[in-house]
Amino acid sequence: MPELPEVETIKRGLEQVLLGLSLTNFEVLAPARFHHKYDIGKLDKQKITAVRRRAKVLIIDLDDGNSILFHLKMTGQLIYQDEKDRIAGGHPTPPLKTPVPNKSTHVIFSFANGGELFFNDLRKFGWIKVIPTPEVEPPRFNYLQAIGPEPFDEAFTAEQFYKNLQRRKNTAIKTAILDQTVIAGIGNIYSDEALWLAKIHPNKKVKDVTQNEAIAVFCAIRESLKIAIEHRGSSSRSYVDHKGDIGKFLDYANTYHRTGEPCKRCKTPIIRQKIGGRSAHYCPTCQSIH
DNA sequence: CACTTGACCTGTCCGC
DNA sequence: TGCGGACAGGTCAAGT
Repeated sequence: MPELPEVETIKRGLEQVLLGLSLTNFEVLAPARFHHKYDIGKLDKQKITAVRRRAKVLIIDLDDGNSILFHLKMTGQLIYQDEKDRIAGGHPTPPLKTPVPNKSTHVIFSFANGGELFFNDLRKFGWIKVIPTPEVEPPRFNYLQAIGPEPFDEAFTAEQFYKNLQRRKNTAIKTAILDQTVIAGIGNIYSDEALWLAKIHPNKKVKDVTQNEAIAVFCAIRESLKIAIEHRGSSSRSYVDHKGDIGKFLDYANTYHRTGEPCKRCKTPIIRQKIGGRSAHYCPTCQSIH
């Protein structure tokens, strides 16, 4: 699912509705995706002190020093339903476009104000963990430990990005920027979009990418992610925000899922090719491999 | 270590 | 309408 812009959109939405709320209960319908080393009884009255994002992981901090981590993988959703949305005859007012709970609902969190947060995941790749907040930061939590820099971190420079790329010198540039240890948060949609913007062929080997080209890719990544966040992410299939609403970025995408359509720069039809096991969409004319 | 491939799941879509 | 196969936003583990 969700790449950085989608998780960021959910993060901003949940921050608005969850901050300061007290948890009262949670109901686990699918235990396999839920991991915690935490006394469930203590969840009562824990207040939410922060909603954060790191890479594609959404983090909710509680005031007892624990954090709830969510990875949505391909089809995960986090939908918040306010109590007032449920008053009228069992029907949400206004109705949520994604009714909850539904058959892919795995966990339901309840809050003191009557609101509920639903974790849905059709393909069951996603997970939830409850861990002590200090363990969220490296080196204690081994998922985030290895994750590379945030694209919008001001301390993360194009030069550092080029340096990080060198660990993957025999790999296609598309595969390299999908590597979360090189840069955090890029997925299949925005790797295609960024490489189109930078005019680099997705199958170009990293060792053939010059430093100037890498700088162009770095800037294009930031630009693609920024525009995608402005459009509240991409809804190719199951992605929705915290209100169950879709994102609109794909209306403005240049290559992703546009096989056969004319390139917006040079009119050559966009082609699709498997690269590193993923579908790459690109313009064979203006994205250079040389 | 770096790189590739298949596995994990369940649904939708497309061609016959 | 039914059936089979390809495909789907992401990691992971196991193989070379």
